[in-house]
Amino acid sequence: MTTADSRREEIADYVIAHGQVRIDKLVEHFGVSRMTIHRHIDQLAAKGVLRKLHGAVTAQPSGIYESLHRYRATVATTEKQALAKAALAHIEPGQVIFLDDSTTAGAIAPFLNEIDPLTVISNSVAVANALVDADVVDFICLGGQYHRTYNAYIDHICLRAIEALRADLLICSASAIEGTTAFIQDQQVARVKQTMVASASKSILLADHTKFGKVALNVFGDLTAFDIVIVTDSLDPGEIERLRKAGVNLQIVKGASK
Amino acid sequence: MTTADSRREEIADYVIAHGQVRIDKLVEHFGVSRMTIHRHIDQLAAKGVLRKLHGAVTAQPSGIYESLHRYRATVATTEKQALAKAALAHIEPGQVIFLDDSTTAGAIAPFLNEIDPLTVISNSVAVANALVDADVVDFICLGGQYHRTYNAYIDHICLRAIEALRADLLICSASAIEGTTAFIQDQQVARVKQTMVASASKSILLADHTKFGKVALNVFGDLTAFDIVIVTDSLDPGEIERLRKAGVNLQIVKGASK
DNA sequence: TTAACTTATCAAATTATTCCGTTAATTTTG
DNA sequence: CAAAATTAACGGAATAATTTGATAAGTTAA
Repeated sequence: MTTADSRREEIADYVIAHGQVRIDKLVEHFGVSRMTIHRHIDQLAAKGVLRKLHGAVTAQPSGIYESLHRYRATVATTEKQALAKAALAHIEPGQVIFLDDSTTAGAIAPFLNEIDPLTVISNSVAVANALVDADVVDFICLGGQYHRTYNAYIDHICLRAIEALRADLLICSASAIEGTTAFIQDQQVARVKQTMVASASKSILLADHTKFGKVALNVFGDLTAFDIVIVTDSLDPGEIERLRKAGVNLQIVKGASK
Repeated sequence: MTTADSRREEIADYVIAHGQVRIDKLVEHFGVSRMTIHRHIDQLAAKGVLRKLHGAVTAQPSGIYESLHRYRATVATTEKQALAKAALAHIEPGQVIFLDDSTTAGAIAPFLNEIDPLTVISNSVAVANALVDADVVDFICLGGQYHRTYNAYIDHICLRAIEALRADLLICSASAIEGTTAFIQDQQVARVKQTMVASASKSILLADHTKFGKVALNVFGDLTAFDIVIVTDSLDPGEIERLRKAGVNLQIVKGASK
């Protein structure tokens, strides 16, 4: 991560913490030029993290789930990395696997060249780009209309393609988890994931601790419906206990959650 | 084009001209280290231009069309640029267009943000990557199995998706042209393009001069079947005359062919 | 209209990437 | 096995890309 990236992150944190901040204040606080602050804010606003006013910025009014999450999804990779590595261990050579459009699942893609042979099916552009370089993996792209928000193809074309395919394993994530229910913000995305579950023999859900205790608009499914749910040890022990009691097949991995 | 790129091209030319060349000879001729020559040769071999022996390289035995072409197709962008710009003028705001997996059609993608609104449908990864950045264009990706050779998704999934869609315009290219017949090397690619033609109201074929006078394995279609065939002025005038007489709707653009 | 704020542009500085040659280990050939 | 050839690994040099601040031009709000 470059200095510029981390400064962007700090700006986001600062603004979210304060709700509304004057640009002068940011210039003073970070000790860089006004122009640079403007540029950072523009980029964050384009991602939908902040909202730009005249002379100030506000945190995006959090709707159903905290905008902080939406931002964190684009950074904060260490925990996702740990989850990705753990999921990797469940993939066997020769298998056909689905990867969904989550950044968590996307974190797995760069490691997949280690498994040979392997067929990967995904609607995620990030996964596609990672696998185009890796030259041992067989990759099948699920087509469909491109959605910038998710950086993926989501569509009835996508659904049809999934229905026509069968995989040994699905690795996916969710927007939010409350109790033993996993949620997805977007309805179409939810349907894509559900269809993937139906077309896969086995499914693994990856969830970093920020997902817990939140809800989102659409129900994805019950955690007990997944063969394995992988979380990191930064998840609250009480929560772990509760999930285990509810019959969720939890796997806990060490995740350096700073 | 960097020095390394042009040296690679020179090596390709040199080897193709001599048929077989010792690596010592190349080291001497280009005045760079043996290691660098090896690296260049490896890259050319990976592209399928040359074949590596122990201590020497040979030109790839040219099957149906000269391997030199296959190589040139990966560089020599000026003419394709001219063709791309010309094709751009035929696209109207609000249209839905198909782009095939050719590098020629791919050269159009970066310019498409200028047209708003626009829906682009393609199976080309290069096109997809170009349009993911451009944020005004609506993009639909045709899924399917990824083929490294063409950097595109080619498949029955792809065919189905095309059949389910309709576009106002197709912009495509061919591997080779002889007489008034356009050819494509790969059978599946040929079928994809033919299906695109069938699903588009209007179709434009782009052809740089290197394509003419060659054949490839599969027939794509007759040039008269395209609404417009765009070529550059570097094409032989006799050939132009002949095509016009045959009823091909030729459009000739200025192409800086060095 | 004025003053504050924002955007556009450009060149300098920083940062990342690519390229290349040396050395050492590995593989191939005869 | 021995000689020749190839590959792997590393550090430095050359290139390319990104980031940044100064200045100027354009907008907005009061």
